[in-house]
Amino acid sequence: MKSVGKTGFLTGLPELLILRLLQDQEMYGYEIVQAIAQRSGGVVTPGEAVVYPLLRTLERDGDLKSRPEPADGRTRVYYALTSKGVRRLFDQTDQWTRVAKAIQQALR
Amino acid sequence: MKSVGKTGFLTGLPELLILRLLQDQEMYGYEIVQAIAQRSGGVVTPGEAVVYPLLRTLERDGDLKSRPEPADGRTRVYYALTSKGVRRLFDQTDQWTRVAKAIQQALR
DNA sequence: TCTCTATACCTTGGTATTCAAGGTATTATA
DNA sequence: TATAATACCTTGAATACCAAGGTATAGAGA
Repeated sequence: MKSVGKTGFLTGLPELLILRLLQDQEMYGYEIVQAIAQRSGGVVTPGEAVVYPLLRTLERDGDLKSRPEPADGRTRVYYALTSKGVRRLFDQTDQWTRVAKAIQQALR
Repeated sequence: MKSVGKTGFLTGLPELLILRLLQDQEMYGYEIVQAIAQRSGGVVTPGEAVVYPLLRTLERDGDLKSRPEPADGRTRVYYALTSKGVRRLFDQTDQWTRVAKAIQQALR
């Protein structure tokens, strides 16, 4: 009874979108939350309860690195892709493309 | 604290694929399991632990109706789409299309 | 002044979805 | 005789996700 526990075939979309956003520029969490909703046309809208923990997980895995920066008395935590993160982005993107093609095919 | 509990943006892919298969012809569970893997090019391969319960859920919801048929001493349970199920198929397909477009867009 | 909104971080509790790994029973194949 | 294929099924666990909260600062409006 090993049980690796994957939840879905294309879960991890929030992750993919985060990685993609960070490819263009470093961003802080709150900004990312807004940006995803906007960039996905409101179709995919992971909230803060999804994004904040995900960012920390990605950093723990070495895909992101963070840098706190004070702004207006608040503190922003900026995240940037590492080279590992870039690879992960490419992998995830490929994965997505494969799945999307397969489904497209299957639905015809 | 309502908590409706959706797991993903594109979970429910097995469901969509099942509905799509049944649009063409009625099928029994075991057959569906094989067919999905084949039809999706091996990318999406929900096992029996996913498909069997799903079929019963869909039937309970009125999207499918079932018909047992003895074959070779075994018993096959054939499933067919109801008109409600057809509508569900269309809805899910639209949903998928919207998500796929949005992600495509976001990844560019 | 007081309140409300926006920003920016965070957590808790709960649920649906999916998977690995089993189990039963029959028939066909080696 | 054993193994594989067919055909149904379940259990237990992991995970991803969401709703709904909470803290604290700054600015705008009443």
